[in-house]
Amino acid sequence: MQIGSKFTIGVHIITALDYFKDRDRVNSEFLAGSIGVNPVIVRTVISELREAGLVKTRRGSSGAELARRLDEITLYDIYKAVGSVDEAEGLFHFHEQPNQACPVGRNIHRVLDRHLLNAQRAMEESLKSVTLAEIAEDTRQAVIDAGKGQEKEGNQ
Amino acid sequence: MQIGSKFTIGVHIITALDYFKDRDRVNSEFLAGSIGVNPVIVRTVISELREAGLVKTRRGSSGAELARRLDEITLYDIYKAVGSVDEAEGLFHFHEQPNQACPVGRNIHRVLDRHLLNAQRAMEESLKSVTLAEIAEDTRQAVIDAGKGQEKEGNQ
DNA sequence: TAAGATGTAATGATGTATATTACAACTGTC
DNA sequence: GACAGTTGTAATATACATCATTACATCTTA
Repeated sequence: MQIGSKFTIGVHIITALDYFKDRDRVNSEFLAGSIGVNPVIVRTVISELREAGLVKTRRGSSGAELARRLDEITLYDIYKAVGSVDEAEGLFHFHEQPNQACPVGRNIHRVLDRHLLNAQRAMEESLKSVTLAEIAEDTRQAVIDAGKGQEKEGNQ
Repeated sequence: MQIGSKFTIGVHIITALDYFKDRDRVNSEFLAGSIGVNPVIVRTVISELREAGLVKTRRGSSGAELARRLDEITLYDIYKAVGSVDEAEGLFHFHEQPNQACPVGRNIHRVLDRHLLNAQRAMEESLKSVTLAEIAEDTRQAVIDAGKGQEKEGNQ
């Protein structure tokens, strides 16, 4: 079981929107080329990022732009925006029909839920501690470390 | 996306093995009745718990028994035993083909992985902090709180 | 008005979770 | 030792989620 790739795609999008902000035509086609997925997937994720107030887009008008500063966006914001984990269901899927006539079956759900929620919250708090400013900075540094700063100009 | 129910089924099994340890014939059929799933699912999970050294079983011989004290079993042990999250893949699925010709695509994986691993570890550490002794005690207490201690005798 | 982009619905392919059937291997009892 | 009951496990089917892709209406800019 894994959390779907829409989450890392969302991070990739935000990072690229910042990295390539001085270029024009950073549209879904361009982003899809960088990410390696279908442009429709990119548009879907961007829609979710827009609904969460993280990016701004306009129908017909090419390209998206950031709606917040990178240091005001955390990994958790993106995780939430793309719906990585269903709000109502939670991270852990509980078996659905424990026997209510059994003392264990009747109580295990309630007893366990608190701990499962704590575990999920711990993961989410960790995501909250990382801003996209850090991701963007680390990415720039990685480009510099590879001694290839001039490649900043394109993605082909 | 959710972590599969084999995890909560595993917790249910261990809890029930303790709760009903004085009864005979706590076999996969009995457990399946308490959990509300097919007996084959129970046998599969028990096999994984056995391989992890948490329970003991014998082919042909009815019933399983605990191989460790409950205070020496954590939720994490069960989570690991049933393979809730693939060891190699991790909790977060990364998009698989970021463009290596793009400075963002070439570096985003490495930059992000550290943080994703931290988030997963935070969740797992939380699971490590809870022992099955607590779960068993809370379950017993819940039965008592409902004023139905005498129902401890069965699951039908 | 034309060209190009976004937003989104619809459909299909693929993979994973769970249920179920079937049966060989094994144990304890008569 | 034969038998009844159980475990261990493979094989298959169904349901559901993910991701890819096509299609097209809506919108913007030149």
